[in-house]
Amino acid sequence: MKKSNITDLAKHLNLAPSTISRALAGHKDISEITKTRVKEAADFFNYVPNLHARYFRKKNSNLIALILPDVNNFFIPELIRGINDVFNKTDYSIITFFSKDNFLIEKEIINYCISWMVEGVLLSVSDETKDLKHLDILVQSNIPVVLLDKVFPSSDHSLVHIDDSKTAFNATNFLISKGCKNILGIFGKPDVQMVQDRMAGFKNALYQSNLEFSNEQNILTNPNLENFEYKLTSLLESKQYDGCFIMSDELAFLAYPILVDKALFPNKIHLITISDGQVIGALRPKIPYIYHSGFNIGTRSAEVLLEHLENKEMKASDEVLETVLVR
Amino acid sequence: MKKSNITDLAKHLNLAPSTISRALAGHKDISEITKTRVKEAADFFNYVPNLHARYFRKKNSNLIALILPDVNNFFIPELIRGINDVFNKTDYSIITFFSKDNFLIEKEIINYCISWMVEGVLLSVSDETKDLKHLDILVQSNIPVVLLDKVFPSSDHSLVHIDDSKTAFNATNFLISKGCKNILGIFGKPDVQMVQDRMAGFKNALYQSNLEFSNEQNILTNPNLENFEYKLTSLLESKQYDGCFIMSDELAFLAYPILVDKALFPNKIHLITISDGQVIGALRPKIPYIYHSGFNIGTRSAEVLLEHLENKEMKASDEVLETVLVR
DNA sequence: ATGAAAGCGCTAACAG
DNA sequence: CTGTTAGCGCTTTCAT
Repeated sequence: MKKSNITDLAKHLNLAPSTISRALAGHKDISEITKTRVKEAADFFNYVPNLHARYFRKKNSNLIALILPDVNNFFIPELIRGINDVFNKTDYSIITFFSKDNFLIEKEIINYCISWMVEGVLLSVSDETKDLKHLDILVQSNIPVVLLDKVFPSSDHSLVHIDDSKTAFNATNFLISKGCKNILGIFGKPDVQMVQDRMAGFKNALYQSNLEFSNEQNILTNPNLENFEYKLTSLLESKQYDGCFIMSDELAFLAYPILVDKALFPNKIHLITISDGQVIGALRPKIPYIYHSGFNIGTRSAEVLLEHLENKEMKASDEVLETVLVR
Repeated sequence: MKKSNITDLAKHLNLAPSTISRALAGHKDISEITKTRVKEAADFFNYVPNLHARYFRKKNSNLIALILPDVNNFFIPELIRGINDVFNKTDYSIITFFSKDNFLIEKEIINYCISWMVEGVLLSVSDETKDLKHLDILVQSNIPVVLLDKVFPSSDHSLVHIDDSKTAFNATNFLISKGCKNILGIFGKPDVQMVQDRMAGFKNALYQSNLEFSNEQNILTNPNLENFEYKLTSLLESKQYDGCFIMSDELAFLAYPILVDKALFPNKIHLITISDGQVIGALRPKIPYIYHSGFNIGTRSAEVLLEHLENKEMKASDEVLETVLVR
């Protein structure tokens, strides 16, 4: 079945293509009667606009690019839900890309965004990303970018994130307030900015309470799935920890069963994690956590991007969302 | 900074636009020397193709539509990961839509797909969808559709799913094999096809083992977040269940803390669920589950769609993935 | 091996 | 209120 286009409708109704276009767009100086006729014909002939033609001509795209390192089962789904909640109320569609935490892929995706004429970019940078130079091309093309969650200081791009250092600091102090003296911190890849920030907050809390600290004894970093159990088990057997700060949901879900199986949690060791709270709340016994909402990060970053789209002159903002202890 | 296009490059190099186009596309009857010159110039002038112009002209889009009811923290992220794993190796981009389990929205999205000239559709139907008539327009436009996970029998569209009835049957039999005599089944909305299928499998297993059954005593359906705890608690207090089949991860994560808090699990009641295994594996004590992999459903459906794209004449297939008990 | 020319479907001046 | 016209950037046929 051949698809009908504006020209077809124009011929059927003895009108000019431009009139059809304007009628369908609800342009105000087309008579109501014509609008009705055109819309009925469009319905009858199953007319659907060709968006490539439209956006090609109009030099826009109604597309927002969402660039994420990957999908997980915790924070990212909530983030996606928040972003969609905001953009579903608009005409924008979302085109999603995954960098697989690979900087070169991230860079390619950025170019792809230009090719798609996306109107805005929501970016959570890859673990490998060390600066934001690869975003210059977006700035030059006047495409607003909002960095979310994993961010770098920037005067060119708006940021929506939490205070990672402070959040980790508060989490660690929760353990200290419980009387913990030997606290283990479990972190991700140590060369990632966010990990360094959270680690700094963790160390700072220990330092301020005059607690002993050594990298070997108090920090477990960059555990990959294969040797995580081994490394954590070794550490737990080497020393009697009474507290454990876990940087994220992923790591918490790796550590939790080990700590329970070794009968350490909940009786011998206090836990705390930074979590988006979606699934961790079902664990029994409960793990206290600092609530870091993917949904809120998502909605706020989407809203900030919308503001940039509505006002191209708006300058970059830096929004730091609050986190709160849940126990 | 003005973006350069093929015409600009043509002028700079004293070549025709068509030559530039062919050189960039690696067309074989352009000399190597010209190709090199063109590519260097493209690099130098930061040329990026205008995909709307290209796809408008070529009447395709390199877009795949992924239509999902919603995001959750269990099955859907794995599904997305699987789909992206497959399409990342191709030139296709994925444009994601969420129907919010609303049939009318799903229908609108389908039309939107036509407007975007998407080349294929991956669809997990909404809870409200009762038939597939709204997909006729895709068939007429010769756009292949793969239905995933939540499917309806169809000769027009390929299906990738599990045998819901059989899976629930096997799960229930696992409980029976543990000696359970009073088994509670927890299900989603009873008007949804998949729920009915899983319920049929559940009932059938009870029936074949001559176990007592009543809708009021053995089935909890359509629990929404507000009154789930109340309804489940009432049921658990009305009767001494020794087994509980839970239809999905979402429901398992709602029921689990209640069953643990009431000291029923793991000592007084056996559990089983159908799960994609991603986060449920961290629960202690463990819940046995029938592994229903979102990742596999995702990769298989993406592969099937790719086959349809490569061979437009291919007829619809029905792929039923196996499920396996994990304990 | 390269060029000339047409046209995809749509919208936005401009004209009346 | 409606029509005429041009052209967005690209690819492809046809010609050389």
